[in-house]
Amino acid sequence: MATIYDVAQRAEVSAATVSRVLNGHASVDPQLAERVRAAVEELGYRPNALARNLRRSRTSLWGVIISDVGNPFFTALVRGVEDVAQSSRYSVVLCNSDEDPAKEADYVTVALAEQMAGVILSPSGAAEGVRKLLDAETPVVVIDREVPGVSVDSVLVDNEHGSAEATAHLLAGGYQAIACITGPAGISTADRRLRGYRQALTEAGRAHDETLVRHSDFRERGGYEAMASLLEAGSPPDAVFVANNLMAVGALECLVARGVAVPNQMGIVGFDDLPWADLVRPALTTVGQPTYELGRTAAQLLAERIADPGKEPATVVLKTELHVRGTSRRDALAS
Amino acid sequence: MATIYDVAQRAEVSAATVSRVLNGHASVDPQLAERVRAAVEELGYRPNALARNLRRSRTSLWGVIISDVGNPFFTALVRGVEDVAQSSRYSVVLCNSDEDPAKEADYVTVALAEQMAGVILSPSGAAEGVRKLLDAETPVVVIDREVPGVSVDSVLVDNEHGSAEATAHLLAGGYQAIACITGPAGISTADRRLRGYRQALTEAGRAHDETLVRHSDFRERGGYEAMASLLEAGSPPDAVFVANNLMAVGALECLVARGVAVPNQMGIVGFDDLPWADLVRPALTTVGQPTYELGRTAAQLLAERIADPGKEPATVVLKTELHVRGTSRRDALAS
DNA sequence: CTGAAAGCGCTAACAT
DNA sequence: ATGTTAGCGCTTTCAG
Repeated sequence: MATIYDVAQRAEVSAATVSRVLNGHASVDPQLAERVRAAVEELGYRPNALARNLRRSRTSLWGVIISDVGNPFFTALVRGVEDVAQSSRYSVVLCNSDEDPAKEADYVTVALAEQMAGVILSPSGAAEGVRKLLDAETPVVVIDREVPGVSVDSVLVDNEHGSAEATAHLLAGGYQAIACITGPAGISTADRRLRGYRQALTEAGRAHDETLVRHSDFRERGGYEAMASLLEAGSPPDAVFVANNLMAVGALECLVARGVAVPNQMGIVGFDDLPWADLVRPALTTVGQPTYELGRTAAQLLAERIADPGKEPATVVLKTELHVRGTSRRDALAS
Repeated sequence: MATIYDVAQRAEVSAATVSRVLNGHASVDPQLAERVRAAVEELGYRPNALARNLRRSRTSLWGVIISDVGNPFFTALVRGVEDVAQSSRYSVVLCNSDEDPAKEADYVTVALAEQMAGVILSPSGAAEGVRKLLDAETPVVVIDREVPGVSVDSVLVDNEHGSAEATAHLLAGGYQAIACITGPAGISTADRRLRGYRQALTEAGRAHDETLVRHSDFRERGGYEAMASLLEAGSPPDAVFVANNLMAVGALECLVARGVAVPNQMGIVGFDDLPWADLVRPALTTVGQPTYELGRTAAQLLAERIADPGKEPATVVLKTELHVRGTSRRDALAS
């Protein structure tokens, strides 16, 4: 591998000049610059990023640590991040913490050790990861999930409102006993979506029946099992609000497997859309999130934070939108 | 940020000893080692990976460059890679080339510049990326798609066989005019799947009707449009083999939108499964791929290549499995 | 405008 | 078993 000195030698200039030409940092005699460029070309020289990074003590990499690559919500979001990153000349490296705080911690360590220019993180529970990044003065933006007690740039959606709207929609549809399958307690999206559900019940003057609440793991399997457990309860619900897309899929699968008719015997609304939701029969009613926008916004915040590390942390809350489809509307003829 | 010298000073040893303790490369007096560990702890010392990387001229990162993060096939595959990587103490960074050779080239450049320990790549067309990596002697494994004329570790599935089986299945179901929607010409999966389709027709003694073949882009939208174009053809098909999952979704959506009854008016088989395929109505018949295994195998090959750079490149071909579901079986009553 | 030289933080000979 | 020392390849003062 050719080094900057090989280039310098060939162009008959100093390494410093080569560096200046390559980085455009200072003005160089056009003739010399031309010689340098020619030498670079001839040698197929590619700067060694490791050396450059060490010297500058930063990289041009953004780490995006998401909690589940298998969830289209997160991959859609990554698209938004990528588009902004690319226009700012950063490369995005994606890390999958798989909802596992230990893996998250590992990737935070990697981000720190590699001195990534910034990190976008959807925390899998503990605040520890964010705090470590903040302590190291690494620009960081939290996405999807809040980290209580930590002052950090954040991009969220209005979870309570979305959930309340979903629940109210089920109530308006005449469903009587509405259950909720939410995520792990302590994860802000899980907690807030549960709260929105409760708010809607309260506002409608309904009692909360805590036997109709399940905490699961935001995964398909977990949603299936939670649904099964609801069906086996003493007095099963006639509708369910499910706090994420994957669990909603699981719940639907469970209902199909048990032969429970949707939406007539059981209404269901999920939080966050599914790809090809239109092909699922009956089509799933969802609380839609602006996934791509979430990613874009987070990336913009990160870019701003990098440009001005001293600025006040901002929290952006984007709106959700209820998409009424087939799983929440009883047929006119049904009881 | 504390450096190795701060630790050395605090533990009253040399930097070399600290390094040895941290890397376990040579034996050190347990007492000293203990002092070092204590100092590390007290200072919250974290080795600077950039310096280490520069010194060792390699990182402990694996780059996985996939052609579409939005495709569950690729994200499932990443899972397999991650599990192996983790057990080998590598971190996985994911890069999304988005089927764009230019982005792929960028990420290859990043991988090279960052001197990643190895790269797993699903090439988006040109052989250029692989070749660059190979030239730089970066361990690389190609996944999903072959790169003709290049000797490189590869993990593939038996595309011809899977496609032929799918097509034969449609023929056996009594479909007469079977179309094919495949990917971009020049991408090995697209070409081979088309070839498998043709083989099956030939073996069944059917003529090839080239007006029933469409090349699209492996995306949902593309599948939709290709299907629309087939429907608008002079003599539309009564079945279609679609060469990937996303395009199959698009094709199905088109059929739903146009009110074409599946499977009675039109049979359809896709290549590669969909998540929650069971919820899609009618359930999509697919050629299933062992996605997780593909990832695992690629990762293992990469680990072996890193361990022994001189070994002969291997090509592993995994088997597909036809999953017959609802979209390829006409009801008994239908004509 | 250009070159010489120092040094980012770490590891691996080499010496003791 | 431990310490001393010399760089890895680059950028960036500082002189000229």
